[in-house]
Amino acid sequence: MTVLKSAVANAVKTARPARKEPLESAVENTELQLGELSEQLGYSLKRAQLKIFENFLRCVAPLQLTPAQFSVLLLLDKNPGRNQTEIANTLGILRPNFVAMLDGLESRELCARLRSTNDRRSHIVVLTDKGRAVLARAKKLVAAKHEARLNEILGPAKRAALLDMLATIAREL
Amino acid sequence: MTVLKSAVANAVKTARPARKEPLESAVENTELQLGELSEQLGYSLKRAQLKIFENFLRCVAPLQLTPAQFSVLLLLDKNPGRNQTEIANTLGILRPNFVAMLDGLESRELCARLRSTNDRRSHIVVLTDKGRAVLARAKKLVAAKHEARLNEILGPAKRAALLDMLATIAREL
DNA sequence: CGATAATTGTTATAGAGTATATCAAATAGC
DNA sequence: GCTATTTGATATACTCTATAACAATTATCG
Repeated sequence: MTVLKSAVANAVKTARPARKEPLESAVENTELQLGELSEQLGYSLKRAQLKIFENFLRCVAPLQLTPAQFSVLLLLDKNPGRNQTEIANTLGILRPNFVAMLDGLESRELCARLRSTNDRRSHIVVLTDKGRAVLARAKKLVAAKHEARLNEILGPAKRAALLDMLATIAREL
Repeated sequence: MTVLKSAVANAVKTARPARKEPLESAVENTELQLGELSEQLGYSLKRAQLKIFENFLRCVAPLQLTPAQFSVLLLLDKNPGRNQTEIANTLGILRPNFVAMLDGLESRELCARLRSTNDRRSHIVVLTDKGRAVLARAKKLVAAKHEARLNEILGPAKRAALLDMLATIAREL
């Protein structure tokens, strides 16, 4: 492997010393430098998104709702009378994948499929009373714990600016 | 299913009319209202992140590098002499999963594992010359196409503010 | 009106990414 | 020297995303 020759030479010289240094020096040598990586919007977005979803799951743990499920319930509440395809498309979920999602929510009696009277191929997806109640509780948890924490970290103005920028990216890119 | 009684009554009244309306009216009735969903930072983040990754893949398609692979190469370049665990931890990738990632990059001769002289359990992961060349090309594509597009959409000031906020979230949440 | 194309929900399957458990070899700590 | 911990690897499972195909239904067009 000739491609390794210069790599070998470099690695021998720069290999990080074994962990026998004083603690202070070890701290310095432990953290990797992100360098240009921290300027990559995609990377920063991904890391932030993961953190936010983790926080969501923790805050809403009593209700055992994922972000995606919460989104579905919100959308059903705001847009009564819509079929599966419409809900799925709006959320960027593919139709086959939305079936299982809906199965899960329906099995918990949070929503239901009703055969449409206008088009017998499709289902109108409706929130049940239980679903409405769970959604209300979820909204409270999200507002009081999840979004409040983000507001605390960023402040209202920055949070609003962030939302605006993200919407712009999603729309224009 | 008693939970459905009120849901049935509501659905019958509000079911979206079949697609027999004039076109103008149909346009109005097609778009779902996001309502509170658009105020959810997590949702907006996820949608933006997906868009950005799609754009990245398109811009860097000639080099067939995923965002994660690009991140690895950047980190290897910036932090010579580090082992697998360190690289993986920094990127939030679990050790077992990093093995396959590295297999892929190594099979393309973009990097190599060198058994460490300080600790024979571990590999120092090094960029090859080929890897360095591919990284340079990727950086150019990313700068000229991917990040430039984002800069175009947001402007430099907003882009910088966005990066800052995302870093804050990732650090504090 | 009939034939064809398109749509809706579903099933099956595959791929990518993430998480956990386990292991052998090596190292660290006492 | 013994035990605990670490490193990379393997195996496996789960979650999310994507594609193909199908039956039933609806839309379109001549």
